[in-house]
Amino acid sequence: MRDAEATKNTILEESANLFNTQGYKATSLSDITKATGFTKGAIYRHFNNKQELETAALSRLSTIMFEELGASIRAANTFQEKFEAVFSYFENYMHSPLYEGGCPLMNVAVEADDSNPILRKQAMIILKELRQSVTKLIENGIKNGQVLQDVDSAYFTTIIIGSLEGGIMMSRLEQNESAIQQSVQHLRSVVDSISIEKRSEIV
Amino acid sequence: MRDAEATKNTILEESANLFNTQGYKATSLSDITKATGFTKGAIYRHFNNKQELETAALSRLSTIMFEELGASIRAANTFQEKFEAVFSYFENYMHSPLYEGGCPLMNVAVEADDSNPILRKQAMIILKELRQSVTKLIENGIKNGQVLQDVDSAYFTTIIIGSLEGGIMMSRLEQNESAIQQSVQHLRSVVDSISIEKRSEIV
DNA sequence: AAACAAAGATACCAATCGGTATCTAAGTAT
DNA sequence: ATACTTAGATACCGATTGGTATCTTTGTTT
Repeated sequence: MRDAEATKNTILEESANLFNTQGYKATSLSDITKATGFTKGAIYRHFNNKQELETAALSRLSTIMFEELGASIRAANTFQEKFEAVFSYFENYMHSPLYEGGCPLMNVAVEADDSNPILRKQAMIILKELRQSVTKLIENGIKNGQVLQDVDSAYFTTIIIGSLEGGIMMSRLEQNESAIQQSVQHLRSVVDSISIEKRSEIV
Repeated sequence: MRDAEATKNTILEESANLFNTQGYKATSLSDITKATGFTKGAIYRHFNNKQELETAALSRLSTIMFEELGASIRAANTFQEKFEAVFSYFENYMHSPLYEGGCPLMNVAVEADDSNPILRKQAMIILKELRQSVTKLIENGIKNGQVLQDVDSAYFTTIIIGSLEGGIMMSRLEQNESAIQQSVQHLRSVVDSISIEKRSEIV
């Protein structure tokens, strides 16, 4: 059976994995042919050039990321539970089956910030979207009377994303979950500090 | 005048800059010949292969980093001033003349964590050394009665390094210093929270 | 000044890079 | 069954990769 869509999907999936683990520039087309079992002819039928494949693969990674993250957040009810969902999502990067190689945002940001304007722009959009998600959580918390009125949501968004990304970087390098776990532990207290009903009062 | 040491130094300096901005694998020898004005013959006289140049360049970057960081810390007196020195060091990554491309630790960690065991190991050593520096600051603070006795220094070390690295990543991607500035602002309050004499009481 | 060692330039190597043109095999429409 | 379109394989392209062998130039030693 010949299924063009399935082929394209396989190419996208495997190259996304390779890009996210080895890097975009460092992954060659022959790496992708080995991983997929398809030839260059097949790849270039579905993508005009490597650049296009890179952006499509990154889009795929960020889509997976936001879908999973969004679903976890929606499944939670209170402000604190929703943040708990975010935290456990990032904590699970270490043994996540979604994609290998760690956070796609950090990977592409570090690789592309100085050398690849196209990927850099795409990374900026992903970060912007991530910021919006976190900011919305905080502002909904304010609206619902779960978060202190005068909290600077943009500021706390930076703290939360930055700590998570930094923790992931350290944990992945040290091959040890303690850094991301400690980061999450800290962020729990940060979230607690802007909450009206403190965790300690609830438990 | 022919100065072998100067040549080696130039090669090291330029390749360190290239590795830190473009990535290690993504930087070719011809990139280095263009940047230095020397030929491959000169490079291979001083380094046996690219791998050796990579590790030497990374060593150079980390040496610069720790020397500068150490000097700033030693120049400060109190516990809080020493941390202020660490913070301003990382805050100045954005317009630092020491090296381009952002934090060498994060760059090499993200590139090498999955694909280059040699650089990965070297990155682990750098992170370990950075951890030790920060931990020592906290523990000296405890000894000198400037920090609360029961503070978990390893935990706060992770929080501080993680937040700084995450903040740098975001600031570099967004080409905007606000993320690292907000991270530092947050860490100031973290340091304050474990201090015995609070900043607010001093000022 | 002659001999020598070291520094660096030149010229090459096989392997691999991204990319393309062509061809074959598979599925569809008539 | 025949004609046609599409998916994918094969074979190639010039450029570049890391690496090496050789040659020339420079500075030092005597």
